Amino acid sequence: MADKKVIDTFSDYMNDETRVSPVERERINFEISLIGKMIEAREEKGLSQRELAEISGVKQPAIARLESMKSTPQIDTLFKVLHPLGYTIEIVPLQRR
Amino acid sequence: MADKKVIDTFSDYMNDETRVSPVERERINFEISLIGKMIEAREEKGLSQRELAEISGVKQPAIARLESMKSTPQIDTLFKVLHPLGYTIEIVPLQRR
DNA sequence: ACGATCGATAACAAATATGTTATCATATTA
DNA sequence: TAATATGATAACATATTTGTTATCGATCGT
Repeated sequence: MADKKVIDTFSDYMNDETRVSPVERERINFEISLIGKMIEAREEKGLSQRELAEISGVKQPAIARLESMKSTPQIDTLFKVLHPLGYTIEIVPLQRR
Repeated sequence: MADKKVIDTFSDYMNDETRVSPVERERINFEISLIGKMIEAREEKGLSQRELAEISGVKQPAIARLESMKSTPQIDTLFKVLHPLGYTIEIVPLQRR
């Protein structure tokens, strides 16, 4: 029988439709983009999670869960956290990617 | 004493920072854009809420609550509903508006 | 060594979204 | 008229996020 592939890259995993549906892929890519921009912007502004919590109204444990992908946030939480970091969210057609 | 303004337009309301914070404004604008695109795309594809529910995996009452702004969705719900309608979500800098 | 701050996380309560099931009034159409 | 499909919504159960409080190990600077 054919060898079972045991280890592959993250890209291979993400592009395997038998394991990651297109919708999941969209969401995961979004979350990766989110986390990257969040952490980068927060640190570039010299803010700790506790300081961002104070400014945004979202508590530090929730921010930590966000940044470590431990939750699927609600959009109001996203707006609260992203706004003081200079970001917002937009709806765009799929083909623009 | 000065007259109290009782009735004003939606624009006036949205631009009054004593009543709507910048963050709330961002979220409300997003929701309005979301609902518009959702309903338009769904009807343009000739889908009922029940059919979209079947395709997306999000149940019809949840879709109805979304379209009538009765909930603050989680982002995975948004992706599930938007993907079959040809949309996705992106994080963009605030100044791009 | 000490104190302060950091992000991560545990445990539990509270809030909210979503699922489930059913029904309603309305519109459409045979 | 009768049958059907629609979106909205009620009521309740379930799932998940977020808040709350506290603590942990790690890191940095004194």
